[in-house]
Amino acid sequence: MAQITLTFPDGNQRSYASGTTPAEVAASIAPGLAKKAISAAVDGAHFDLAWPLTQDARIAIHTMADDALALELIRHDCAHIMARAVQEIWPDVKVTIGPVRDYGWFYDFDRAEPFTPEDLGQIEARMKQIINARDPVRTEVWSREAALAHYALRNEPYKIELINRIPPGEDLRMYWHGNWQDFCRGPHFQHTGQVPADAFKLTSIAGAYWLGDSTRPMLQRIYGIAFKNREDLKTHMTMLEEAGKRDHRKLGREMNLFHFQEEAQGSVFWHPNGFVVYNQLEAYIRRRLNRSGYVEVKTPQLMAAKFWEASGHWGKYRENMFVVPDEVPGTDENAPVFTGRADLMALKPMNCPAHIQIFKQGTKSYRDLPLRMAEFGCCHRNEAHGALHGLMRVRQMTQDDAHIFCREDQIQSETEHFVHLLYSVYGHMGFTDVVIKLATRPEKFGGTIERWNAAEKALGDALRATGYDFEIAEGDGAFYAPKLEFHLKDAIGRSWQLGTLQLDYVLPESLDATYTAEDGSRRHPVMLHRAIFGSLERFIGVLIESYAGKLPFWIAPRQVVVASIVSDADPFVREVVETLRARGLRAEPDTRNEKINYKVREHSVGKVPVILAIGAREVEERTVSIRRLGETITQTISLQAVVEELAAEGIPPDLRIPATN
RNA sequence: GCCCCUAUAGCUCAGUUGGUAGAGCGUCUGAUUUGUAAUCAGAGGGUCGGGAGUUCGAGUCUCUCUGGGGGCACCA
Repeated sequence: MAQITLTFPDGNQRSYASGTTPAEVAASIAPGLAKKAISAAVDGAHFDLAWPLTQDARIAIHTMADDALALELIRHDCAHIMARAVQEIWPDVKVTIGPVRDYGWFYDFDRAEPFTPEDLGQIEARMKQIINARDPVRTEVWSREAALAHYALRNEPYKIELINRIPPGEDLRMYWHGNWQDFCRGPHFQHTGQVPADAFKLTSIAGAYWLGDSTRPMLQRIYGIAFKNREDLKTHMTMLEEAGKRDHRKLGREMNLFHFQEEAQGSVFWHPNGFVVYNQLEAYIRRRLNRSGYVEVKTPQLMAAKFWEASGHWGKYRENMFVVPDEVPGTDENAPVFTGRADLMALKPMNCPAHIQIFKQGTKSYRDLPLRMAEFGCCHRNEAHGALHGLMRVRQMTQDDAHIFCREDQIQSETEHFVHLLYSVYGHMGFTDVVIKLATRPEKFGGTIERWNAAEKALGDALRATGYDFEIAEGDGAFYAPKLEFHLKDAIGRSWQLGTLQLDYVLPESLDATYTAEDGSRRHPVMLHRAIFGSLERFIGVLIESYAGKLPFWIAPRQVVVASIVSDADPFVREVVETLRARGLRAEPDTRNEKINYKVREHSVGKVPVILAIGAREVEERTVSIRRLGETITQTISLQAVVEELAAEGIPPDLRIPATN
């Protein structure tokens, strides 16, 4: 029998017969360890305790104390146990796939009848029975033929399709949880009882296309969450509940920031409070761009459809564009007023082709590059109904858009320049948890593969030079360019793309933008499409959720409320408000005939950062009592001092000394 | 667009086996002049999202349209 040598984390080496399993290795070390073992790390890979070891390796035995791995096993076994429970209750249901995800797992089923919320309770109960039965988990490697025959017999078409998608030569691993069997990569626990019976919960039912393909059948997906113990589950549920309170749609209503209504689905009605936030952010980013060498332009909202044909957008995005018939009046007064169609117009879905038109006015020299052209571009996109989501996904949005026309040798420096600016902006907004993705060539693309490869490499190199980590999002690029995506998470952990930078060789060519190079030749510039906020709408949505509505002082719609305690104080209240307003602060009086407790509560709930209370004593001394949001202490200071203090605080971060940029 | 859920007063929600609607907060009026997270009293406010059907009778059951939510697909 061949021998293999295993190296343990402490450096010790031991020799075993080839084919020994990690479970047997654990037993050989200590009976206690064998009992506690859940899986193994073999040369860094997560390994099932039952998989035979056939070559020399570094090995570590995992126990429940290894949180990340334990959770992965718990959640993955939950997926199998749930699928078993579903098939035990409804034998006709077809199984598909069930991966681990976020705080739990999901499993997609094909069943004629929809699952109901009541069904979830029944499935949970059955899962608990399966867990309490402590059924052994068994695994075997099967041949493709055997697996296909097995699933043909069991009438599981999705499993057959999955197996046919596995490249030849790869092992097909079968798992049994009790008598229930699934085809799966593993690893898994040794028996179902290792899953904590009181730390999981089925959370929702949703539709999901088979293989993520909208032309394939819609399956029913059941989501679940699972933890190591009941407390962790409870903590997570509480966290979700708290996160729900930070939903920007809820806060938008409570803080009177904006609303939506049926007649303008997906377009925002900004209320006075919300528009303060909007304007503060627009003014801020405009200052940043001005100081970073951008020029600002404004381009038409409505342009002829043929304009969009030339750019390639009509062909690809016609369905998502708002098209306006531009018809000529008829001559017959009794007939419909419009008879002849002159042309179709479309609301602009993006700004880049318009910016190219400005670039093309007059001639451009290499000396003009880089040309950084910015626009607060109001764009319309007729997004699918199901895509709309509060401020995060709208049909009318304003992008903090800009296009940088540059030479190829300027790509890296322009990219770095942009990334630094973006991080400076996000820093001012208090965003630190940014995820960068490099989105590469999609299946349908414009231009040549060589260009795409060069563009992807250029973006990657520039990004590496900035020192920020990034992930690759395979095939997620725009049809004309690879892009960098800058993502942030909302209150409940959904990721939203805010900033972007797209390296485009295609559009300047197809719309024939040129400049005169040093050697006198005419060349196409490279175009960098970029945005920092992405859209004002989405950015404000993320901002609201990130601060749970308690916006930074310089952005807050109402910065200061000056509240009277007795009506004798009203004239001084008005004077204080006037003084604050004269210094550019957004201050409002509250001289209603109410108790100060009432006013403090109301403005605290309303998330006003500063409340100044004024009673007889303050009038006498020309002072104010200041109370800040989230604090219970108050402090009495002179009017002059409070004005200076708040005026300093109200200065946007980019205008403070020392200045940024 | 697809699947599931959902829609009652400005907001948050109750409305039991079908018998034509309630509460709290907010609003308005009056009283109260109040010291840091809700003063008291009274009033007003809803063709129960739209339409159709079943029924003697529909907020309640069925269908359909529209909006909203959770996902999926999409996201230039």
